[in-house]
Amino acid sequence: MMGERVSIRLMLADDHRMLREGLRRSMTEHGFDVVGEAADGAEAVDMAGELTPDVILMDVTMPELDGVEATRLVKAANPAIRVIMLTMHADQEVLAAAIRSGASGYLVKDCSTEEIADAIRSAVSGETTLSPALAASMLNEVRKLDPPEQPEEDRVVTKREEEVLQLIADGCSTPEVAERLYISQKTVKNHLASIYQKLDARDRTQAVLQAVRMGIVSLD
Amino acid sequence: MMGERVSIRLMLADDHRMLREGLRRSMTEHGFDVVGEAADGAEAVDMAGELTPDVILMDVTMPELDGVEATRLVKAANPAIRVIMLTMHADQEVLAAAIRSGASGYLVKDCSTEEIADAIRSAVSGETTLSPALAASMLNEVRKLDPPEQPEEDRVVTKREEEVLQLIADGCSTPEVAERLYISQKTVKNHLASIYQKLDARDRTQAVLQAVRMGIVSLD
DNA sequence: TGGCAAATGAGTCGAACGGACTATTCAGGC
DNA sequence: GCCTGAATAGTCCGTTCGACTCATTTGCCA
Repeated sequence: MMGERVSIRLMLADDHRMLREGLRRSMTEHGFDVVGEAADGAEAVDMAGELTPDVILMDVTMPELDGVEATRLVKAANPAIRVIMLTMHADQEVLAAAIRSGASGYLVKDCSTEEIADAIRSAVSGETTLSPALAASMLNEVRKLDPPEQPEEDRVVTKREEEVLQLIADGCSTPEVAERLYISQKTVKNHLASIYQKLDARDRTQAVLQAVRMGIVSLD
Repeated sequence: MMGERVSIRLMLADDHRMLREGLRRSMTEHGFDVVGEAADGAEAVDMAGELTPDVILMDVTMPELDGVEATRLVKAANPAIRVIMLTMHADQEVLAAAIRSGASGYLVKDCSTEEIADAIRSAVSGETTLSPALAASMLNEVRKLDPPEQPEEDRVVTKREEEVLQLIADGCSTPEVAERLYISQKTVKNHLASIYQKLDARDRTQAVLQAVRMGIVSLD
């Protein structure tokens, strides 16, 4: 209400002094208030608890405690603190871990100070920033994981057999399946025998598991 | 080898003539060769087949055939054609569909022509570009989907029961499990009875399915 | 039109299954 | 020292399962 613009309180966590000093200088020029510097993850967690900065610029690779774990601890102790992770390379596994740790941004270190400043301001307003390189990397991962979709309607088992399988998966016994489908137990058993052959299973448990693996039935 | 720099052949697909003309002008200024314009998805697919452009700038929302489906068809017919999707808003569902369709970039329409030009050049060299807004949106989605991690070692079933479950899941019958674990069939049945209670199952099939759902056993 | 796959039904038989009840041994915690 | 839970083992009994063989009806397609 009073309009007095309070500058954003920033904390740096990186094990390279030179990089910290460079960051401190450029972030100060961008109008941020650098209130503290930590040289490793453990120090960062402690310092964050004392200083409660608005935003932490945290390197991923640090001694004692890596940036991901440090971020997790900081967020656990004080969820209001925003953490922006800095990383050397667009490593897919690290990125996944970083995402889970609850950071508000993921930047590769070769980005400009303007980009960092933007990311800090976005983080304060609750937004998330991702370096293009990291975004693309994540995208490829998602694309890699996703394609397991096989729209080919191979239909290994017949419609009826599929119904039987789903009911079995839902917890029905042979008599119950027969009742549900208004057919005799014999017929159900015949369908099952056919299913066992087709799915290379020797009992209903294996058949259902195989069907789940093949996406023929759902687990719910 | 001859050094003659061939410009990138571009195709536009958007149902708004004005936007197409604006794009054509600015892309031409950026040195691209705009070889065609389509006003809807179906036209885009046909035209792509005839012109085989290097890159298509494809709007997501179009009459006849939406951009996602059109992209899928174009990539199916000619995987070498790169498609960059343009979208109005960072809609999560559309983004997911777009990712699956195999495009090489996803830009929100308020980005600059320089950004579009960069994305086109990246697409030609096989890279993927994502608008920051879309990246953040996707990130939130991943974060939402991921947390279901429960590292709590609740150990619903005992070690031994888990072994039995895994063997059952691997296709063993009660006698076989007994043999494998060097215990009597009776004991296996005791374990199973205990498992049924704990997992609220009434037979081995349900028990294994529940165990799979709970991540107690693996499906290979 | 002839043949083939799907869906239905049936019989027998031995093995496997699941429930109910009981029991012993052993380790860890109160 | 007592109690609990895990792991072991047993009996009895009725049900369910899966293998094997066979038969009928439908619908489709070559």
